[in-house]
Order: sequence, then structure tokens, then C-alpha cells
Amino acid sequence: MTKDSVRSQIVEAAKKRFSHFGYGKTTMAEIAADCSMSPGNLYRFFPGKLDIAEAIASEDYTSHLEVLMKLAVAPKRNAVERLRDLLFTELRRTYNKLEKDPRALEMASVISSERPEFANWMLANERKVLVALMDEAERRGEFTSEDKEKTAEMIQSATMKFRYPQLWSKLTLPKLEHELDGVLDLMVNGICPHHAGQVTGEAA
Amino acid sequence: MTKDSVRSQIVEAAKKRFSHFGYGKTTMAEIAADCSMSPGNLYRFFPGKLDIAEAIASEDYTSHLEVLMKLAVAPKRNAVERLRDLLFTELRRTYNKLEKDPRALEMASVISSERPEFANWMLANERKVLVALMDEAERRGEFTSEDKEKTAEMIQSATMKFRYPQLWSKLTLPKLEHELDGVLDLMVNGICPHHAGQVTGEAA
DNA sequence: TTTCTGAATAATCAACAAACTATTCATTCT
DNA sequence: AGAATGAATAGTTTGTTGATTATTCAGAAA
Repeated sequence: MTKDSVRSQIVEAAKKRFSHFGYGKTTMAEIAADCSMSPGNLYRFFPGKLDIAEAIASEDYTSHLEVLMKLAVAPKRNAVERLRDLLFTELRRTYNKLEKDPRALEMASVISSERPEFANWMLANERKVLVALMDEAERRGEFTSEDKEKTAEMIQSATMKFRYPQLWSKLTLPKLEHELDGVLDLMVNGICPHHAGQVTGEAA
Repeated sequence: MTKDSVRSQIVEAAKKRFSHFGYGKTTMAEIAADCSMSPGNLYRFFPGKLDIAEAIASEDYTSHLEVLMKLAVAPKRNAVERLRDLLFTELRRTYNKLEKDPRALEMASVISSERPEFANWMLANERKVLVALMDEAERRGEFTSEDKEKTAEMIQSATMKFRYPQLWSKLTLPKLEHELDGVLDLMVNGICPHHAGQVTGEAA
């Protein structure tokens, strides 16, 4: 019985409880009982309850990141299409997750209020994906950017509204998607169009 | 003693109380006493306490709007400079207001949670300013936009983060300003620069 | 009649106690 | 020794009670 296998046993038990009863209504004693151990023993594997939640979120997020990274460098799609895929995938994922599942919303808000550095970690990872997208664009000769890290930050700033959609508005998914398309167009073509390129068309 | 003059007497009294003791700690009875009237009589002039707060906010905001509108059509400044002036003025105003004054923050959050339509009204007004800016740009031959209302909406979407800065981040004003400059650059020049134009330089 | 009052009402808030639960750690296994 | 327990602690949540206060409205002034 390795330390890691116990950790994942705990995570699995917590995942079931959290998604069934919610984070707040799940006690450490219950998680421990599900793992046939004492509450105190949990602390040999996790510093606290929140860290279990974080482990769940982080596991889930990591698999999502892989999907994003593939989209960022997808062959057959030009830079703008890849960016669009990225932002839309992200929007849909969080929207659906938080929309249909109040438990997920509870966990998201607990983590983001108690562990703001976790949200920063996620943002930093997404920036890596954006940079990868731009590196790929450069490699393919689609376009080059002087300061990719900064451009990535600015893309995040401008699309903030779509990151935790239900935190900042009560728009439906179709409305959000339509708006994201508009913002994307703004970012790609600028306020005053310089050429005929469209969001869904060819990159410059 | 016209109805309007009584209304503004009430608003003035409430303004003093709210800014001194806060919205929550001010009672209708106190406001009434300050106006030498009975609590019940307030309701002949305002439907409720929140409406008094709204009247204060709206008065304040209206005078701010005038400033914005002037900036939007300022002679001697090109379109990008005018947009920059607009967004920066707005950012600084809300930042300073909410930063130094916890009372203002209390009122802002009460109003925006109990009266979400008020926030929409403000957004709609700012869109009018943005459209005015673009109309002026067209008049001057700086650039034209097919759907100005939509462009205005997208500018708002992309600059959401700077609208209620302390609600969504704990960045300092200089950081926020720097970031807003970056987003502005993104919106003006697009992700892949088409020409040498800079944010603080000439419009296309 | 129209304008206002202020007591009555209903809703919200504050304070306090009881109950619960995350976390620790002295002690018991193995 | 190291691994695990579970009672003790400390912090938080929950529930209750007693004000406080927004709002109403029957009636008094004007």
C-alpha cells in the first residue's frame, strides 16, 4: 500500500461525497470512514480538507489542459481558428460544469476564495497554452508576436468575462458564445478593420 | 415647496448620512428627522430606501457621464487617444471612489446586487458614449465601423475587468492601468499587428 | 380634499448559546 | 522505530431570541 495509492483512495472517496452532498456537508470523519481509517490519519496525506478539494480540482483541470494544448497546436487549423477553439472549449467547459452542477459551483467558489493562488496557477497554465499557440503560429509563418507572454496576458484580460461566466453575468451559453465571437473579432481585427479578414476566415 | 425640491432635500440628507455612517447604519427615521418630517412621509417621494440610494448614485453618475461625453468627442485628440482617455478616466474614477471610501463600496454593492438593472443602465449609457466617439471618428474620417453599437458592446466585454476593478482582482491602480493599456493595444492593433501604429500614436 | 403623521406590522439584523466539525497530539498498535 | 487512533481543542456553523427598522395605513392636520 503505497502513500500515493492511499492518497488517491482518499481523493476518490472525497470526490464521491463532495459531488453527492457538497463540500460543506461532507465531514472529514465521513471521508475517513469511507477509507476505513481514522479522521486523524487523513492528515498524514493531506494538510487539510481544502487540499483534498484542490487535489480533485487540479486532477480534473490537468486533463482539461491536455485537451487545450492539443487544440493550440492542431494541424489543419489556422491561428485564429485555434484560438477560437481554445476559448470556446474553455467557455463551454466551465459553463456546463457550473451550470448543471451546484456542487461544482460550491467547490469552485470555496477554492477560489480560500486559495486564490490556485486560480492564478490555472491562469498561468492557460497562458502557457496561448504561448504555445503563438509559437506554433510563428513556426508556421502565420504571424509573429514580439512579447508572447504579454499578449497572452492581454488575451486573458480581455476574455475575463467568459472565464467564470456565471459569476459575472446571467447570460445564457448562446449569448456568451456570440459575445465571445465578437470580442475575438475585436482582438483579431482591431476596432478599425485593416483588411477583410474575418474571425472564422484566414489569419493575416 | 415643490415636489422636486423636497426630493432633493431628502437626497441631500441621505447623502450626508450614507457617506458618514454608511447605507446600512442609516435609518429612514433619521433621514426623515433631518428633513423635519415623519418617516412615513418619505414614501410619498421615494418608493423605498434603495431608491434614495439609487437617486444619489444616478445623480453622481450623470455628471460623470457628461465628462465622458466631452472626452469622446474632444477636438485635438484622435480616436485612439479619445478611447484611451475614456477608459482610463472611468478606471481611475471607480478605482479611487471604491478604494478610499468603504461607504461608496457598500452602496455600490448593495445597489448592484439589489438593482442589477441599474448597472445595465450605466453600461447602456457608456455604450452611447462609445458610439458617439465612433460617430465622431467617422465624421473626421478617422475610421468607420459597420455596427457601432455592437463594437461598443464588445469593447465593454473586453474591458470588463477594469470596470469594477476591486471586485475581480486585487491589483493596484498602476498595474491596472498598465494592463488596460495592453488590452487597448490588443483591441486597436489586433493580436498580429498589421502596421506600425501604437496605442498612443496615430489612428489608422 | 390633499398632505402629513406616527403607531402597527412584518421583515431583517444582532447577539448569544448550543452543536458540530476540522485539526491536533498524546497514546496505542504493529 | 513508524503508522494509526480517537479523545481533546479550537474554530466555525446553526438555531434561537430579542431588538431594530423598513414599510404601511388609519386617521389627524391643513
